[in-house]
Amino acid sequence: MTQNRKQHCLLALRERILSTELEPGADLDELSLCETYGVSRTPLREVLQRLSGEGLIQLEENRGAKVASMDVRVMRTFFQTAPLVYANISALAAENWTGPQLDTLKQTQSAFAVAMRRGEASEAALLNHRFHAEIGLMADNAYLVASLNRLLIDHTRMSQTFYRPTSEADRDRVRLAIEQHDAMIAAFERRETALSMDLALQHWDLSRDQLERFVRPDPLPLDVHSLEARRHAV
Amino acid sequence: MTQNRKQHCLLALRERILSTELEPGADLDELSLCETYGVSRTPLREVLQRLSGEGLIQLEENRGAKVASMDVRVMRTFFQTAPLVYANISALAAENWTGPQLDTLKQTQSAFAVAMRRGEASEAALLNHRFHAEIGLMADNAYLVASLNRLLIDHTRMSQTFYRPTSEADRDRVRLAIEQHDAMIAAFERRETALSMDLALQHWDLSRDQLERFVRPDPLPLDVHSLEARRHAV
DNA sequence: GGTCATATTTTTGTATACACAGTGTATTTT
DNA sequence: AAAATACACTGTGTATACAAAAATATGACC
Repeated sequence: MTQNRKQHCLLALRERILSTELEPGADLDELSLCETYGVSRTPLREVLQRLSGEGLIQLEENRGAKVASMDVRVMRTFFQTAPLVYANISALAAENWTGPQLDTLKQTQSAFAVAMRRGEASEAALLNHRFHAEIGLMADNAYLVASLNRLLIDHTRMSQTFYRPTSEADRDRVRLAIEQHDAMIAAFERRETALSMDLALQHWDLSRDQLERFVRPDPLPLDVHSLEARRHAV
Repeated sequence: MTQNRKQHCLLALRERILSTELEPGADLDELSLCETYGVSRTPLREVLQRLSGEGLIQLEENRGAKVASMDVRVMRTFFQTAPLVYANISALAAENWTGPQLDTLKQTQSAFAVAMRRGEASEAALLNHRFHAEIGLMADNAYLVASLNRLLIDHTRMSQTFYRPTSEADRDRVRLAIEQHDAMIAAFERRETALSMDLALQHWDLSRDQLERFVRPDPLPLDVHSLEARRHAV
């Protein structure tokens, strides 16, 4: 009973960070977190150490904890590294998955599809995260998974908007993402290593387009007339 | 002053695990570690959480900490993953190093050469570890570095014997390793990305040969006569 | 009004005491 | 004598009290 509070605290903080409810760079106060989760400072601080190890937060001596930042510099390396890791993880997953793991993956995928259909955006984002983390487990390669998990943290945080589609084109992209997940599951099931790799890269391409749109969004549809009107008004 | 004890405890435990003074799978007792490093259990446990996050130890609920194991299964994935990560890290290091980082690397390399020449085996192993960890920092890619660090943990632990050469052929290999480090530094300095990658792969090949020799050593020079003698004696 | 020094408050770091779980042993019961 | 249960022991988990450091507020002085 008593340990579950600590566990819950860990899981809850992870989710809040991944969903950007706790924004990158946000300060974390130990005492208020203690109150929120009903644990004392000792176990809370251990949770923070863990989260720090996972790269979700950054600890500074005598300065407390901050949610891991996401500046422009890391974005560059993110785009540089993601396809390499995702493709290899996917190939390894196709080779090494076990029955229970594949079942779990299918469950996560259907929960993800449901959440998307219901428009539960942050739930969908977390389920997508879990989907890819589970592929990491299937890959059964502790070394690469370390990279994958770091990538997924930032990927999930960046793609929060993705799961809140506003245009019909956005909705199409989401549908495509779900189809790609299904295709990946099918490829894994048949142990098609090369195909799994390809599908991971296609999935990445879709995500990358979306992320770039997030970083550099379409210019606002401000027409020349209203702009002129404002200018004269001054 | 007070924080340094904790810091020292962290660094010392890292080194003891990397040098296999604390063997893979070994149980870690909190109280005795507290005595050894003169800290109370609270900071010690935070150190253990950190080490767990780095993959150096494994924590189990109500069961305490063990040094991360190194079974045959992880060896397979180690050999599978190392060249990919080392090569890419090396290429990125060539592109992204900063002046101070390169200076530090050169210092580490000369300290490593000195330790080798003096036959300080475990010191050499740790300095080799540091050398490659510093290349990781130069690469400036938090995602891949996560993999690199995991790889280096097991690599350093496996290659403990490497730095205690027994034959002249072994000594040659060590000399070659040092030369390869120098060549890598030179390639970084000239920002030669492709060359840096090649050199990393060559370095890996040397290390792989050595590690395979460790895993599957030469059969003992037991001659047929003594074997026959034993057989008849029974 | 601004700046520096100092006092106060807030927050982080550590030690210790206690609660709880897991393990092994001894005693009891059949 | 074998099995089961109770008990003690060892070691982990948590709360709280205290110490130290950082941040903030206060006030004197220029």
